[in-house]
Amino acid sequence: MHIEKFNPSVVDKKWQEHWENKKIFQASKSKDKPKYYCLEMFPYPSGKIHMGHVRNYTLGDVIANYKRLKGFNVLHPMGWDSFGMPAENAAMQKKLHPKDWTLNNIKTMKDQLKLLGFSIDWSREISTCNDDYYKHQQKFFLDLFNKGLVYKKESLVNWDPVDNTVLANEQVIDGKGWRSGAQVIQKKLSQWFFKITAFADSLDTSLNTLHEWPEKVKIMQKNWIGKSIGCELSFEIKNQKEKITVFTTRPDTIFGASFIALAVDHPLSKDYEKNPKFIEFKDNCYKTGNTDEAIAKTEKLGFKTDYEVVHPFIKNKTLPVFFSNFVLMEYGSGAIFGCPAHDQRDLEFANKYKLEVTPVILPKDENIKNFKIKDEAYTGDGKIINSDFLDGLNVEDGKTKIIYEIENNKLGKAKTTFRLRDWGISRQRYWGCPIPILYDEKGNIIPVPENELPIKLPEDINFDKPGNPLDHHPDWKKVKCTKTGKELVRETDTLDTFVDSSWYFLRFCSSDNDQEGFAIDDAKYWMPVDQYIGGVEHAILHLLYSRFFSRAITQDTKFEIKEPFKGLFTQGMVCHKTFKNQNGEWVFPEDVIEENGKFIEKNTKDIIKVGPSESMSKSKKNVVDPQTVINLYGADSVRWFVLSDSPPERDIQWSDEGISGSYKFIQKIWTISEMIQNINDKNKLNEEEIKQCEKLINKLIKEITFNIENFHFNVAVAKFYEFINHISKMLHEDKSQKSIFQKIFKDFLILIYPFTPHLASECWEKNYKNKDIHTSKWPGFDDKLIKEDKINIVVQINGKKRALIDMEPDQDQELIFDKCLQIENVKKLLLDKNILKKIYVKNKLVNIVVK
RNA sequence: GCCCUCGUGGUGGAAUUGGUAGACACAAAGGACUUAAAAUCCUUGCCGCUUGCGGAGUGCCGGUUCGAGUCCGGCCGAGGGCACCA
Repeated sequence: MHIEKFNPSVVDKKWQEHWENKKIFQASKSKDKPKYYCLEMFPYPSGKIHMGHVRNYTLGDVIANYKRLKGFNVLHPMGWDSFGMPAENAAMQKKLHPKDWTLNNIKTMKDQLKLLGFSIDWSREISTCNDDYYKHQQKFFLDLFNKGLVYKKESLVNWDPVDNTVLANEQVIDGKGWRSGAQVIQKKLSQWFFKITAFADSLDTSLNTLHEWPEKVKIMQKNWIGKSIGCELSFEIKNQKEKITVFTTRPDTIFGASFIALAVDHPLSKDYEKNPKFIEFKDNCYKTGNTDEAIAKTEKLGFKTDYEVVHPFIKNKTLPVFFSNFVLMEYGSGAIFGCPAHDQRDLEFANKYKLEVTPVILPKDENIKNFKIKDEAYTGDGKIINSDFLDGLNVEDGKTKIIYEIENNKLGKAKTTFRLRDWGISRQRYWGCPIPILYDEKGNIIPVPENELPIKLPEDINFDKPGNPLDHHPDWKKVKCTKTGKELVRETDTLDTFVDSSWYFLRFCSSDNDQEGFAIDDAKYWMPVDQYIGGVEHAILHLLYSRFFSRAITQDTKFEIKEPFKGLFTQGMVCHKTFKNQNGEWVFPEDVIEENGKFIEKNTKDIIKVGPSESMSKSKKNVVDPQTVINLYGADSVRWFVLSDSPPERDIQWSDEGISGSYKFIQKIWTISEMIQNINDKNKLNEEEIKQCEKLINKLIKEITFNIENFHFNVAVAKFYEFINHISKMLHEDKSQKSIFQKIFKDFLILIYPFTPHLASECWEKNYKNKDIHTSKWPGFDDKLIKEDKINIVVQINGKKRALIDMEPDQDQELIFDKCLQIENVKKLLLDKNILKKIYVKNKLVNIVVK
């Protein structure tokens, strides 16, 4: 029998057209089915799709397909995060208009995504750079402005001198711009902010409700928000009216306080602003290193003032006041009390300036007489000592009591502070959403009236000058007030592109609604996103902003959304070996061939140095172009490969052997499908063999269902291999029967359809003469049919495996022990030994404990 | 420095609740078919002796348990996040 090969280049196209023509993946609200919103992080249209996209969208597609077969009404949309810097860079370097460059990339990438046969509802496609998207965003901005959640403030900002723009704290990595890699400098500018801190507590505590998020991501967000519970405490300054308010999380150590430290830009620094020594000191503080790590290791420096403060609980005790480089004005109140015995930084400072070190917490196993603090502060729990009315308490009770005393004596109050800062959203760029704000001649802020939205970007734009092109535009920013006719000026800052991606999941619910960003009815039906999938690099920024934005724009409306993403999955990266030629230049993998275990460059025959496998990146050229691979092997092989071997949350190694292995497997399934159609039924199966077949498929159904539900796609893949190996063997041994095989193969095709939809559809059509596999019901399984009628029971002696016995399940315990003792090997090992104990785990193992 | 995660064959990785370690795949070696190659199929894969069996074995050391890759304590190593946060 000759079997034609499976030809993906024909089959893929056939099914993709069929799905599109029949609008199979278009979603609409339905009362009959439960909804399921499956979303992958939308791509930035940088040019071509890369393997990371392939992996991300394949993972999502498995879920979307699976849920559809499970009877859910699935929303699985796609869009484009299409504002951003690379478009402007392209404009400057290639003299292309950012819009043309972007739209062109979107077209290319959309075509490429379609080649993979994803079950996407393209009718809901959105693009953030279209004014029919960003006009709604401008409306949200105005809403937030009216709610007092947007404000403008003169502030020190992170300035990227290469990109000529402001960066959010989150976008500064190791003191460098996240995109340009340039050393970030501090600059004072008037900037727009979202008041994300207003939601700090809610963003923190609500993390506990996200049961389907990775622990890791929740911890990262918790650390970023940095909630700390403590209190404010005021110190009277001797001979002055003013007081110094400090924030502390360790009020229980107040009796160990030996100094006060202020940030150099603390309000009290005004008294010293003309003091040349202080000016010198302040300059020194600013000079110290730029990277965060350098700052952390910098020596603690102090400038002693003439102030003295009175200790609030110890009569006649005064504390010296310093300005210091390790206290930040942005956190707490810009002032601390130093307790050197129980804080490492305070201790270093105290040792340097020869200040008192009084221990007030005694560790459990220490003696009060011998306990001394030298170079290491003690930060653990213990018994409070040297502390008057707090003596004898532990740290926690001490805190409660001292805060009570502080509040009672009107010295301060309990307070919670956060590390989180407000979100700076101003960007001095062209290719972003314009901020709908006007200024009059005095600089007063005038929000653009809603009926004048959208504020569209001008099409004619010039990138020749550095800085903000919108600002340089000859007339765009000049407007006449529609009411008064006065000359007004537009805000030329545009919004951080993270704003665009903070609500796009809501837009998908109402993508064709011209009147509002989303309709409450739609959001009520589709939200929250049931499963969100994307890279872990967005664990903080994008996810935190989205959580904030959802809260902010729905606050005080009929439908408040707190958590937009019910389930989150963060996938690993796609890696590849790196290659360098003799000149140390990176070489593309496609230009490298292997000969006798050595790698050489295809054209020059240069010997290639093989570097470690790293995440695919253009700069290291260790990329494999998805389109090339799809053309060669077809969509299903590529999908299959990125699901195989590695668990989705971990990095995956791209390899040529791997993809050709996947291709072979696709062909194997095809061959089996063809063989099943041609079974001649010369030898029918006996009853035992039929039972065996039922067991195989029931087991597979159970395993695939379990492994999809738990994101163990690599294990599901292994189970498919196991099953196919079985079936293949039976077919080759002529142990087959058409009716039985077509019955179990039918279920098999439904199971594998989410992974390889083209192959499954084609096999289905040939075997069962219809195109409707996608409307099938996910098969159920019967545990009774899976149960083995002969099982292996492990026989252990002192916990070591010594033999196996074949038994029917659920046998009497004594019978099994008897059988064990008859085994030659066991007999031998039990000779001259006393049996102390016999353990039986039902249908699994026997352990005989002897001495 | 603090927080988190992970260490299993030559490689990627399996092992629901502690219960047969190495499923499945890749690579390698040997073999079958073939004039040959490709494709396909089979076998092997730590140490010791004769099929069989015995021994070691999931980064290292110790503990709990009849039994530990899995639980606990302490090290070592890799990766990630945060970084003067009071």
